[in-house]
Amino acid sequence: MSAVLQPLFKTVQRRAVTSIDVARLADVSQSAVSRTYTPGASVAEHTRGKVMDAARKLGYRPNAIARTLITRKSRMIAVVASYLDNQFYPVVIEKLSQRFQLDGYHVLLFIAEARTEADELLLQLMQYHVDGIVLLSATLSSGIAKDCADAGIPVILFNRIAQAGGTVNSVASNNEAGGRMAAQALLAAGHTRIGYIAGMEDSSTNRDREAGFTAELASNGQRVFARTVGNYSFEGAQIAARQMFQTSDTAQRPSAVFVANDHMAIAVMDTLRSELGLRVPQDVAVIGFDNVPQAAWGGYSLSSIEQDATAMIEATARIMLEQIQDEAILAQHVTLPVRLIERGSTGQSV
Amino acid sequence: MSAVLQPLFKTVQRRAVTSIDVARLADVSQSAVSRTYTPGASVAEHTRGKVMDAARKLGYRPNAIARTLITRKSRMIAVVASYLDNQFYPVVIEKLSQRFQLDGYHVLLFIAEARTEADELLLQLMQYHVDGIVLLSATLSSGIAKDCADAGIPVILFNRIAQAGGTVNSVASNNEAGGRMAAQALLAAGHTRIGYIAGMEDSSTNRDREAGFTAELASNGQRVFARTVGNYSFEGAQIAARQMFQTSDTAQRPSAVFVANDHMAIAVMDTLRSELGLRVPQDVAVIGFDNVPQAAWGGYSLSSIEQDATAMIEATARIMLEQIQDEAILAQHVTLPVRLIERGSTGQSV
DNA sequence: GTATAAACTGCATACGCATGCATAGTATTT
DNA sequence: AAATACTATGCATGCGTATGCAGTTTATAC
Repeated sequence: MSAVLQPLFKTVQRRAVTSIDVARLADVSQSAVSRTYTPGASVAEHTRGKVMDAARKLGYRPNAIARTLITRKSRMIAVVASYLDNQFYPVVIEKLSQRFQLDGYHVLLFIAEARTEADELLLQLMQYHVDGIVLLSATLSSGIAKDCADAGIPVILFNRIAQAGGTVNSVASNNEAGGRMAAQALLAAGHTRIGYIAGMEDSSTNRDREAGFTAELASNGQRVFARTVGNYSFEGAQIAARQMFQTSDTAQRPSAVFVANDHMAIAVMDTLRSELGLRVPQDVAVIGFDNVPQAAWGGYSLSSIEQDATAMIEATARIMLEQIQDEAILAQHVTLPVRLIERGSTGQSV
Repeated sequence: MSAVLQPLFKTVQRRAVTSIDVARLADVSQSAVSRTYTPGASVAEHTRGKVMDAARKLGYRPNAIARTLITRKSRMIAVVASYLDNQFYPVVIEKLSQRFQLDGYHVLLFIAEARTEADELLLQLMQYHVDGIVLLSATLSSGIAKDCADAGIPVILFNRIAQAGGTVNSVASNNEAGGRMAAQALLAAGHTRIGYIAGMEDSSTNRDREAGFTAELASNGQRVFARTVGNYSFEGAQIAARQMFQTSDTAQRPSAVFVANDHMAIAVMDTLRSELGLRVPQDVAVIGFDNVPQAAWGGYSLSSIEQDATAMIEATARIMLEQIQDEAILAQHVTLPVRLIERGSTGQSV
């Protein structure tokens, strides 16, 4: 008989609709609801219909978290990158994300600037039970790599080669061949004073590009005329360009330079033109690597060695999906061909 | 008495270490382990020590998925973007990711190219119980926006204004003021034939930039001399530039153009120079919007209206964290000031 | 018609952790 | 020394779903 006071307005904390709610409305068991949302499960058409109707009425959506807890598959793939200012990476991330979405996977993106940071991040990743990891530019310590392998999480190094042993996959371009192509292009144009501006010294991309470049010069009786280091950064490349070209003695100045990636090559071109008053390609020919979209821009018309991003992504997706399904597969190492794109910066046109 | 045949090699499917394993080794309850990893929980220093030791020995890491299931907080924030080729977005994503990581949140990145795609993606997001959503360039239907709000998931529109009603937050620059600044800069240089190359017609950024631009021209007794549409794409901008400038009659040609963003402005400059043989700024002055890194490159030296990305991200993070903690907070709309950056493309130097 | 296989369904349980509650222990006050 | 307050701890339960198992219905074969 006692009237209970009710608040006039109460916040309707709309509780999430669960499979049990749907089951109740559809007058079936919770299992039936679950099976309706599990491809290949055994459900009668009639039952499925009732479930779908009820689900639609209630606005039911399966809880991916709860599902992950049981199936141990999150359908999430971690992508770890460090710097996105090199346009090669945004392009890759975009395509990678779309590619994985095709197969129903989502990309969890992480930005890690240092190796220790990457390690810590990886540990956090594993707490989220990602189904796989793609390392875009970051490197990680071998200990962590092993942890991932032990946990059965496939790891793919994108655009770099494993240094952590055989447990980690890799997808990369044939950087060595690319380096050779760059050398050939400059040699064919008759250059005899050819410089190299390096990326990060300890990166496999830099190592391989330089090795191919140097080898090709050598087999044509030449040596690298000058070498500075830009560490794959814009500012680093500006400094490297100054170091290499800031001389009044024309004979001491390279007439051509191979820059380890386009991101740096553009910085080099700017420095040559604006700061040092040198013309490209008349005074200095420049060739880069990656063939980022900006290389084709009119302001640069930069010759470059093209990485086949699409093929790299396709290979990454293939390996990833294979290894997610069958974790017994051995680590794979894919190397994809590159292609010379000649533009004005090596004197073909302007 | 029957000997069971054992496989000689069995794959050691290393089962994940759970809090129960740790509890057993540390000789405490599972609760104690949980509390050790819960900031602010009541655990004796002694107990915590035992737990930490055991955890270290076993390599224990709490399962974020299981935790999410209970706490209903995933510490993940979804970022939905569409095209990353406009360099403004990679920069934002990188900073946003780092900013959220500071507070222990991770970014789940989604690439959605169309609105329907974005809607579908959002629904999937909600299944992952993300704690918040940042819409970078994608737009979403008002129905979905409401669903998110109902589910208590904060949504922030970044660099665009809500069209979905009051439930959605927004952080944007003062695009209208930016449009005015662009007009002022061109007027101050004495131009009388000033064109506008639009972005996407239905975007709030384009609308506001154009409104400010047009208004400022009007209050100086001018009208927009010519107008074409580039839809925020590189190729669209090339076409728009041709439409606007491909005429032999100099008097019919704008002497200056405001392009709705830098990404397009660079395409316009390329087209003007390479294809139409026009000089910038002598024949045509160009000004863009965003101040992306490339605007500063020597090949373009593009004047632009700078968006304060850092401030925008700070505001986004602040709103997000506030709303995650207290979902009763009303939708906020932040507008941040912009700044004119004058470079060679409007004739200041070069 | 019966025998057999196949498809379907519900029950019960587990995934790994957080948390309310009750109890035991310790510190502080009187 | 007793009374009080506070801190630690374990027990038990629940988050929302998937799945093995057993039982039931339906289809197919004979």
